[in-house]
Amino acid sequence: MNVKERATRKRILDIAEELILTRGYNGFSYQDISETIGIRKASIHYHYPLKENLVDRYIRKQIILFKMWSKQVRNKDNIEKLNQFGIMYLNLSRHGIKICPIGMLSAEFPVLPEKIQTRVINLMETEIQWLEHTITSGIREGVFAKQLNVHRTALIIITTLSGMLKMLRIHKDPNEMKGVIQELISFLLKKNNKRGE
Amino acid sequence: MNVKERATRKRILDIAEELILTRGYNGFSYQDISETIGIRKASIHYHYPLKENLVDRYIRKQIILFKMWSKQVRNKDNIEKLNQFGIMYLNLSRHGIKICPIGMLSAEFPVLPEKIQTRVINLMETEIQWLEHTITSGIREGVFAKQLNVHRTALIIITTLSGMLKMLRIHKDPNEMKGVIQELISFLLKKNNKRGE
DNA sequence: AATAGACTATCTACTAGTAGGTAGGTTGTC
DNA sequence: GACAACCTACCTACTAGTAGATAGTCTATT
Repeated sequence: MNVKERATRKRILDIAEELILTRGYNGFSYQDISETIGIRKASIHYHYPLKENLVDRYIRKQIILFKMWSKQVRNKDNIEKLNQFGIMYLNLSRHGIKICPIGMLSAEFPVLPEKIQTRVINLMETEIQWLEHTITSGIREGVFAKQLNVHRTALIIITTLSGMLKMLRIHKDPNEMKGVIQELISFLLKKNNKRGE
Repeated sequence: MNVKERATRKRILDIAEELILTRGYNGFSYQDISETIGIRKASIHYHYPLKENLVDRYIRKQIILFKMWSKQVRNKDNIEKLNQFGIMYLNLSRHGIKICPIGMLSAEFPVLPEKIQTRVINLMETEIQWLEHTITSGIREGVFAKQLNVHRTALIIITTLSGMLKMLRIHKDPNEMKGVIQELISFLLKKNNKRGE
């Protein structure tokens, strides 16, 4: 039945997410999913014939979710937007074992199927463009320092956040992460804005 | 023979490094090494009985190399030290396919053997301590802003650099990386030091 | 309303290939 | 002849993916 079908498909996708973000593309198998969900491996293949299909679907879902999220925060000011962006990342590791899709999949990049590589680039570019847009807008408003290189700053933000998630898995200190987000934002601020010397 | 033995052992270790930094611990096999070096898989096991042994040896070597490197730069000023630290990272990706051991192995962390996990933590802590020491020293000298949180700043530096290497593999723009290093350093500087507003 | 045909979701049982690892034999050098 | 460095040949465990069967459900035609 349709409802049941969707439920199973969704369940598989949820489990896949968990596994991708903890163990990576090549670190989980359909067998792992099978054992978690309690149906046979062949039945997972029925829903997602290839592993590629499953992971591709997951990444596409993430892109859509990010676009929805960016609509939700569109009326907030630029500082708060970046703050929310950081919190979104932080929330990923609530249970201390997941990192972000970009951090995981870009580490594995050369061993990913081509199709998945392309999707990973899609996801990255979506987030980077949003960051660039937010930073540019903040500079125009006079909240962020005008001498910032927009692209580099976006890269610094995204790499620091995804790197921090990995550190969290090892060191476990969510407060440290929050501090880093603040540190990052203060880095963007006009020097006389809040914590200028 | 001793000389030949060491040559082969070193060759294996070099190939392992290449493979670890491009494909990750679970992304390469003894078969890959065998095909590159041109001796049989069983002979690789003769030199490094377990994959764990091989990778453990590699990480320990990295720790030693880092300590040697830090001695080499010990007489430079703190800004230059950080600059060299960045360049050391940048050099890793000269051919655009390698990332840093910390970046790779911390992504895979939960699927690594326990022994290797411990070593990864060793390596990370070695580099973080060096960074903390350098930052603290720079603050004491009055070169770096005194309101910096030393630990967080060290984390930001190391995660940004390792994250940037991954981005480089995808976007390929080493100049961007150099720019980011400069950006990071300027973030540390006292606000009136060089590029104050 | 009965029924035939198709569809969904699952199963068991399999393939071909690769992984890490080992036992035991061969070869070349001191 | 001892031993280091290599080999062949194997093992077990796991991988992604496929083939074919089946129980239950939905749908269209009579």
